[in-house]
Amino acid sequence: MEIILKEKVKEAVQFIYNCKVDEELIQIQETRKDFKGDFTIVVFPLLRFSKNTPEKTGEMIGSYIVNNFTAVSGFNVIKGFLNLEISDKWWIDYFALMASEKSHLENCQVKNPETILVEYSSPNTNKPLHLGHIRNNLLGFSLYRILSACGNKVIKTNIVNDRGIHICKSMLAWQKFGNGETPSSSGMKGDHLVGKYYVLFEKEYRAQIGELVLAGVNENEAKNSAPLMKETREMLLKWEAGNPEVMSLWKMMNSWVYAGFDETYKRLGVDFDIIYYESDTYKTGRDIVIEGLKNNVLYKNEDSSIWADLTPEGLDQKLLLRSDGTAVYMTQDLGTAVARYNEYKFDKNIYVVGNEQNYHFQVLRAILKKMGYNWSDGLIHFSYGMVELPEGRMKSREGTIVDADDLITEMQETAREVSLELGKLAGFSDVEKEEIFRKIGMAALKYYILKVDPRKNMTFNPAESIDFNGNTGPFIQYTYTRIKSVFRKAEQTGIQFEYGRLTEVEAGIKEIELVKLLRKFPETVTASAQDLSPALIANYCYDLAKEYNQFYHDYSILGENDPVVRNFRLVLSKVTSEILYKGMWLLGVEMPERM
RNA sequence: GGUUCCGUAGCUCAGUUGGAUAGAGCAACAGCCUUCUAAGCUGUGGGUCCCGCGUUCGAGUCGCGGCGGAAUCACCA
Repeated sequence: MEIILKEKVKEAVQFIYNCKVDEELIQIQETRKDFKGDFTIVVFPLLRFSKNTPEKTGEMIGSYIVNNFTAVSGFNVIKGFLNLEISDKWWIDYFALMASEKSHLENCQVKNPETILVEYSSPNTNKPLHLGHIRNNLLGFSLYRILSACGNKVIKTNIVNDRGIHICKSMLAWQKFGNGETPSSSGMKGDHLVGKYYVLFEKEYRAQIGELVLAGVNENEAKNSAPLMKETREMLLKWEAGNPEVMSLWKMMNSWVYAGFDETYKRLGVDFDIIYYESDTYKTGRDIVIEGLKNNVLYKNEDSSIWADLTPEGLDQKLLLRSDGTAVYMTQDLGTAVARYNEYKFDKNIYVVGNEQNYHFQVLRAILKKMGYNWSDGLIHFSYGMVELPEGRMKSREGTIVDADDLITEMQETAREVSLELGKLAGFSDVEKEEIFRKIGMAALKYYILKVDPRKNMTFNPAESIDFNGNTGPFIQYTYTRIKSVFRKAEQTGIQFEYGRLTEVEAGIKEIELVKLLRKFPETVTASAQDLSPALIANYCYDLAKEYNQFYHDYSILGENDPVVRNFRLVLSKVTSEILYKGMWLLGVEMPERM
């Protein structure tokens, strides 16, 4: 409609003032609720053609359009805003079209689909997942769904940081202080068991440092010379040398962690197409660096370490190979980026990584660009903000880390308590109830995290976030289940409803507001894919659910006697439920049929 | 100090390519369950959109300069 109106405005200006108008100068938007009309044309930019007051110009254009375009039945001008009223006939046809669209995602397809890699999660294998990982996983998975829905080919990848000094710490502590306990003997989830020994290591290590400092050693010295640290470094060397004993311990403990992660991923409802392990890739990238050196893109220091000079790009010097020839983090990422490009020829490679690594990805792109890899423009750091507690950052030292598994369990428990308190779900089996509690709890958690702009840091208040009222996932689920209930009831009482055909329409403002929202769905999904922001969809779903709830209260749906009006309301309900379902699906939130 | 990001109601957050009187939820107060699910709906109160200057018919939105907060600036990953 907007497009047609634009044409009409162009035509009007041409006819009245004999001037050609640039498309961009014609601004059309929906009329605000408080004013009469459906669409509004902002006339200010057109004054240069009319050389007249905004009011006069609006009048002139308005009357031209009313006289030359039957879909517009009337108009009014307030200040510089020309409000056009669209005829009922047009709306009826429009509703019919909307109601006939079975898949509301079809309009979101992009013209040129791309191959996109989304890398997310990227855990370390020495600790269980925490709240920060939850944000990462939910964002990554949702991006995958949104980009796929727009017709792109999306590959979900996860790169597991399974090697290095941190995992040796857990291994060493388990060897020294453990009594051979395993996940099955202790009844502990594997990742939590390994994490326990990591914490134990840090505790003992700190104690050793304290003793050394008391004995007069300075702190840095103490950190290096503490016996536990020495042992850990020895273990890392053994690991790198492929010592069979260390390798088998490493494999065993990592397998525990993976089993634990898998459980958490499953609960979160996320998965991956390909999982990479750093133990396989940490040596890659050397060849690329050496080639870069040959081409004089990089330079060698006196101590034979290799560097990139990024000062022309406004960045710093960056080390790429140590003097002993070993690789660093950046080297690895260079290697995997090139390898993946060769394998997939991706258009985009999206890294879902916290904003603490902004600099790292800036450097990564700059180096690849310097080396002549033009596809480096397709490397996108999807940078999200930290999750903080009301007291500030989560600190493992202070035990304020919010564990992922604990939080999920807590959300589901709360869902159960709230449901039972409200006296819902009578007549369901215990198994069915548990399934519904799970969906509600997860919706509360996922929605809470996804509704905020990913770029921003967010505050997680353990007491308040477990809210099920207002702008929350459960509210949207509730709205959806209510609609389901309406249709169950309709079926029971034998009320028929025709999905596609509408011949008349009830003139009512509320419905129009709801419709305005409904038709924005494809546009919202597209914008969300463009900005890589699931939050747009989340907030949209809330607005829609809220609008529907008002509609639900203001109008009787099944109790309406006029079959045409009743059918109209049923169609709106049906379309709303479908869009809510799809919107939440894009966020990875499951919808219960009842709650 | 350099770079990047953020600053909107007491709290948590929305706010479309710059458009009309800046919106929700939570918290507070007052109403609404014999009628399709009250996890809901209606109403009241609550604002120097961090500050200043500029661009513009028009700025929460764009530009510049401050102030405040976060992240980062390793031969860690």
